[in-house]
Amino acid sequence: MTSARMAKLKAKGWRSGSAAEFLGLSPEESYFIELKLKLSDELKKRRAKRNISQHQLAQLIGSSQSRVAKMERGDASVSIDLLVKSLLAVGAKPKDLGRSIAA
Amino acid sequence: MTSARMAKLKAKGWRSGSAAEFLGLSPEESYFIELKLKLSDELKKRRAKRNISQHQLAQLIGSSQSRVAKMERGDASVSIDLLVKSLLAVGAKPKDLGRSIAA
DNA sequence: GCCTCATATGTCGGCTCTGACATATATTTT
DNA sequence: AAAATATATGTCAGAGCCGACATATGAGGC
Repeated sequence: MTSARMAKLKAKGWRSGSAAEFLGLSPEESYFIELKLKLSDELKKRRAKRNISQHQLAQLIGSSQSRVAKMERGDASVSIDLLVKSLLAVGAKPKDLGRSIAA
Repeated sequence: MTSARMAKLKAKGWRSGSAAEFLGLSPEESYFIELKLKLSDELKKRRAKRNISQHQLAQLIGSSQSRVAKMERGDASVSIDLLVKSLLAVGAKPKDLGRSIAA
């Protein structure tokens, strides 16, 4: 997690709940965001591999292009549940997700 | 994932969206449930290690005993987000979660 | 049996996330 | 450089999850 990336996220609506850290994020909050970003990166990779548009991916998983865009950008309004469901829908297996997260 | 366990979950409110499988669950739905159960098992393990009650854990993570019970039983009303936040709150690191999921 | 503590189940008002839509901004193609 | 396509951003009503509470069931000692 680079500081630049954190700043970008913070500016996009991520909020702190604690104090004395770089951007006001507790370690747990940082880990949580880090984890979501790993999943969103994995989703981007898998879509790139398939050479399909966000719109096509959206249809595939029963969502909309705008939500896919938010997923891939790590928007604060996107849940881990949705990321996981989307990844499973594009063929990722639990082990793949585990590896992505542990990496 | 044993069939008995799946049946138990199904009976507790899990709903299918697809067809031709053992309990009407698509592979993706099965993977999703499997994944949640891995996280809930990890949470149970970590609470057991600390020798604290559900009530105490609830206070620790800012929730209630009933929700902790639901988390640990894999209730359908519990999100992965909440499970992950709870695990991080009791000291799990992203790598720990990755390992739990990949296992 | 009763009492105590732990876990499970059901319900509910409030809050968050969701898909959908509109629209803006890149990026590619012609 | 205009048209076409892809991605990003903002908003909203409805769906789903949240903590909290009440209550039930279980496990243990007395």
